[in-house]
Amino acid sequence: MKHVTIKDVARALNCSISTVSRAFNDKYDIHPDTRERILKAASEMGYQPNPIARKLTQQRTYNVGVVVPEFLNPFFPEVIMGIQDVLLKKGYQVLIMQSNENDDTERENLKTLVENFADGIIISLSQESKNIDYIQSLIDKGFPIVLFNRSNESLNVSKVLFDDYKWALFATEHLIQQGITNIIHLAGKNHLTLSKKRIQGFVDAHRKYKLPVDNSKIIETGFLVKNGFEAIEKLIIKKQIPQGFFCVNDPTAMGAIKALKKHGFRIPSDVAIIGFTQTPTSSMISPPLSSVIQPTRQMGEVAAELLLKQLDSSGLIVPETVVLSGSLKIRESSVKLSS
Amino acid sequence: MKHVTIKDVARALNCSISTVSRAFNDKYDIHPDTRERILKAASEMGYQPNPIARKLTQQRTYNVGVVVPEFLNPFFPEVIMGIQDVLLKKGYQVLIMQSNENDDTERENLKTLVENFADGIIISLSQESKNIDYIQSLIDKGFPIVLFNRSNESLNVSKVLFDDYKWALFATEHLIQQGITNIIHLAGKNHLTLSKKRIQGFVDAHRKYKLPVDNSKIIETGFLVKNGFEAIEKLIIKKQIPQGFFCVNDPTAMGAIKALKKHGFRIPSDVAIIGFTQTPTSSMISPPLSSVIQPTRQMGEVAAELLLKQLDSSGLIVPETVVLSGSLKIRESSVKLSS
DNA sequence: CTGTTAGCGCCTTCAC
DNA sequence: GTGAAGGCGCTAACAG
Repeated sequence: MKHVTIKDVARALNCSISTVSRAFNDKYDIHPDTRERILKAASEMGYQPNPIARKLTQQRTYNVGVVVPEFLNPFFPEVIMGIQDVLLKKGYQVLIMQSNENDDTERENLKTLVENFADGIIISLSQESKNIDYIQSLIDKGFPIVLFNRSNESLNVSKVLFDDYKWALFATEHLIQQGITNIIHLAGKNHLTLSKKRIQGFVDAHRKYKLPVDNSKIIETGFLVKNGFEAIEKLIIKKQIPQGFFCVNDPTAMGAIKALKKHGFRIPSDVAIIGFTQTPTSSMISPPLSSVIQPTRQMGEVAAELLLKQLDSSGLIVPETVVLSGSLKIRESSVKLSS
Repeated sequence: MKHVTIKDVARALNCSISTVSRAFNDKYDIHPDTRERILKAASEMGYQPNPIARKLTQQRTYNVGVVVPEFLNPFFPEVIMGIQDVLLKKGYQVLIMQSNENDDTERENLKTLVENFADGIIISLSQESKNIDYIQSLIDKGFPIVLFNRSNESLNVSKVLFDDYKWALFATEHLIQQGITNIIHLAGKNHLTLSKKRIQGFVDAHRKYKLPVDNSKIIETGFLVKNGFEAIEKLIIKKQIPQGFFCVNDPTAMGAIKALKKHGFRIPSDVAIIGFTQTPTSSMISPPLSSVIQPTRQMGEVAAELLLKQLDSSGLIVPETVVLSGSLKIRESSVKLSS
């Protein structure tokens, strides 16, 4: 794998390496003709500036790191596709790392990225959110960071979020409007803004309809199928299955459905269920799952744009938060046939 | 983001930079004491060797590229997790790229990786497989490559494959043993070894039971939900729905189920279905989907091991093919209640 | 065992 | 507009 270097090109054209270098970096004065000549010869020789050497001198890697909690559910992969779409076009490499919902791993990921001189990082926090301080310290040093989806209010950075409050309220309202008054919310970890907002929406929907609601209606669980499954198993032991569930996301809802069906509950006639952040498979399970549609891919695109903004302006930037909106997708799982 | 360099450490300890370098690279002679002293001081100063500079001199990046057709289905993400598990431990960065089942993108991905001096590449071919020659040329140049899952027999490289033939045969046999004689195989693109092997297994299962089988029973389709869906729609128009389907993978099977249910077919009583490469959601759809369980994560681990082998031995290596085995997971979708 | 000296491939100031 | 020279941070002979 012997590569042709800038020297080879210079020698072949009988000019200096700095001239060749200039041809590849618009910003310098160079005669258009010589420039053409060099570019042509270079491409014929198969010359490509060595990105690594370039990075060394420029002190810029054109690598951006993306850290996600997991990518087994299609949500994060889809966001990543959005990120890649815009970043690859701008000549950036996207390094994907997953924290596995584990703070230590998340910390390691971030460190690896920083030590490898990623130019910036796009991250969705792991459930536990114990790295807030570390992340803040990076931000303080001027390291470009953008948060998406899973955020934390104390962090002063650019963020791309979903209007969780609004759509949690709508989703809950949808259940209430069908006469379901006894609803339980399978919520996400409370460290995350996302969880809080969805809880808030859940609560305020009750307020709006003057329905009682307290902490017993809110069960903190995780974002995975098994978390939903386990939460239901516990409720069944305590004989506290309500008429309806509003779940923090689709996997949790699917886990809940699995457990409920296992114990003979009928959905939606016995228990109505609605999820959040529509998953492709949510339409294929039985019964088809109602959910909130989130503009997943767009979330990635916007996150990438926000990062580019920071990357391009070498100065300090005022963090901005972009809030995306969605829509309700009502399917069988939440529609009481009787009412 | 000012980083401390090897010089800073050398100056602080009043020694030469090469001594510091040695302390960080075991392979040289250095007095244990000085080494300790340096390492200690370095960590106190927050010194970390600059990976980029290191890459420049070593002509080795410790980056390996992974190219997959997509990562919306959980299969590839899970393989990637396996790959990362072993590679990250060895100090490698894993660059994930997706070809989107598109050969041009795949080619671009490969080029980007090669130009960025990835030390090696692990790849699962896109459906069309038009880059065989390009990949072969990389291999000929001595570039370390490992193929997994989606391969092509003409490529002379290390591969990690699944025993597609055997399990396709077993899956088909499972249907036959229930008295289902009219089976259609929704197959993958024929360029891929995987597709051919599964077709072969499908055919041989018929031979084994002396059942007729011809090309009309094999429909070339894709690997996505929509491909299965569309294939069924066409069959319905032609009124050629058989008693059973053996699908090239779970997404295709799910698409088929969706289309069949839409048109009023009952599964499994009207049509029995079995998929391939168990997907987590396959147990959650209605009816739960029978499938072939593949050791997904392990596939990634083995692929990484094979690559490491090539990376570590600077000489030429004899390509080796590892074939993994699986198991049948029978659920409702393929069990004829009547028989 | 340790210091000196070349580079790795490129960018960038400084002369001309 | 172009060439020479220094340097990015580190590794790798080569001496001693």
